[in-house]
Amino acid sequence: MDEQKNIQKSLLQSPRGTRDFYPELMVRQQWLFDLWRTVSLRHGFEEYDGPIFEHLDLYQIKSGDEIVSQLFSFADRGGRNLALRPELTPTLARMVAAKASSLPRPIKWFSIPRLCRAERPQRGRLREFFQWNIDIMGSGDVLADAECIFVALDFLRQIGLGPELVELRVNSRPIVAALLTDAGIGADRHEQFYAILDKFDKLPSEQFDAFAREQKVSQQELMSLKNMLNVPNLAALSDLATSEDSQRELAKLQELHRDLASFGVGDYFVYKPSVVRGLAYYTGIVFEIFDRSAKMRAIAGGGRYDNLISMFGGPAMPACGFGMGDVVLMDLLEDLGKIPSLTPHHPPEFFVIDAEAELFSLALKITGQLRKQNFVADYSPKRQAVGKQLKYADSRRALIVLILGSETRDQNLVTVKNLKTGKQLQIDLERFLENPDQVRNDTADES
RNA sequence: GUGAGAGUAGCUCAACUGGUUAGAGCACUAGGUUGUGGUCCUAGGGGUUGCGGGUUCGAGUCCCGUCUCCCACCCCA
Repeated sequence: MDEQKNIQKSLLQSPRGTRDFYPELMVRQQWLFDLWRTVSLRHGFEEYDGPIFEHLDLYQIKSGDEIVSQLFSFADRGGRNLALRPELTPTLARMVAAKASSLPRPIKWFSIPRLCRAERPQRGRLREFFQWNIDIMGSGDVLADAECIFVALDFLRQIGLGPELVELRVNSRPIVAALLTDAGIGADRHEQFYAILDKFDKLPSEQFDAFAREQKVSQQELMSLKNMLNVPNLAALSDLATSEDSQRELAKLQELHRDLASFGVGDYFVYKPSVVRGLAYYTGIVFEIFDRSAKMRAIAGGGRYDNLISMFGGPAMPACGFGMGDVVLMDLLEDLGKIPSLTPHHPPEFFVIDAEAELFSLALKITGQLRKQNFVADYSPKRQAVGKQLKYADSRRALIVLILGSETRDQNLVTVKNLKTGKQLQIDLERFLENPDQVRNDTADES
């Protein structure tokens, strides 16, 4: 008995790391999705989506076996190993690889997938979340990187996150590799050093040194590492990155900066040597978007991944893109008060009240006609006094109230009242239904 | 997976050092009335204090376990 009760009680809460989208939360979510979608479309991206689960193998190609412990996997009745998608990029790579030869290029696609990861939840990270994905495939130009980044920045600008609140941190994998090589660090150790670089901004100075020593970084290597980590901007980087390769890559970063400035979002740009991104598959420019004040995790991250499509069996195809999760973003917007107040239901434009219960069927008839004319129309579900029905209409934030009473029965007149202005008048029912919008103007003035 | 903190009504919180039947505001529901809303008044529903065990004459309060939340680490696609 008790056990059953406990089971029932635990069934009452959503599984760890998931959210219930009650109407109030759902409208916020929808508000965000609408913005993501609108911005994507006006930048020329097309929407796509794939299945919510994929073959488990798909995620091992790119990320290896470790990843399996961090995703939800299961076997179907035929013994096939499947997994809830923890990211969309493998699906995208698969879809593009399959149709690569027939798609006009550049391919500019976006999606807002629901993703699942079997991690322990913490601030800014849940086990089920949404992520806006923007990708351009089939172009190796820096302009493609700039286009992707511009979409993200344009979105941030639109929701009120200007360059004073948020910054774009940019770096280049090839430059980092060149600088490491210059410092006498072999290519076999670069992967390890990316992880060390990534720690630079996250740890206090002494702890960073200690961490580096743990990683068997020599004193001399640590010096070179800090030398490159303290480069403040692209101009200073030019003095350090002297090899032919790194000069060529540096030119790309400079071009990116110029392009973004041309687009009018250059103020977001910051060169940040510690940005390398976790994944091994990035091949060029990499970037992350952070809020300038608080210490939240990245709002968005991405970069160039020129080899990924071919890893999934497609042709060699350069590509770049980014992902922006809903969790960190909404946390930040909440903190900054940037989420507009939203109501789950549309406030009725017209609300029909019956002063006499016999007129209720007429109230339904009028409501029905208004709804069929595409107005948001409603009525009181209970037969109550006019005062109660008005109270209900008001709690629903109705704009115009129609009151049906004896004058309706005797003279076919309805009383129309604007709840915002309090102005009230009587009008012939048929005339009202011919042009319901007219009464909005007629009752608009204070009186 | 590792470590820290927290769990009292749907929400925000009370309940002196262990001591009668665990309270309040907000929210919700109903009423305050024979045709006019926002304010106001009244009433009601809603809790075996996350769960289980222990100590005690007595546990929301102390101890142990467990679950959940939350924060950090690992990782970050």
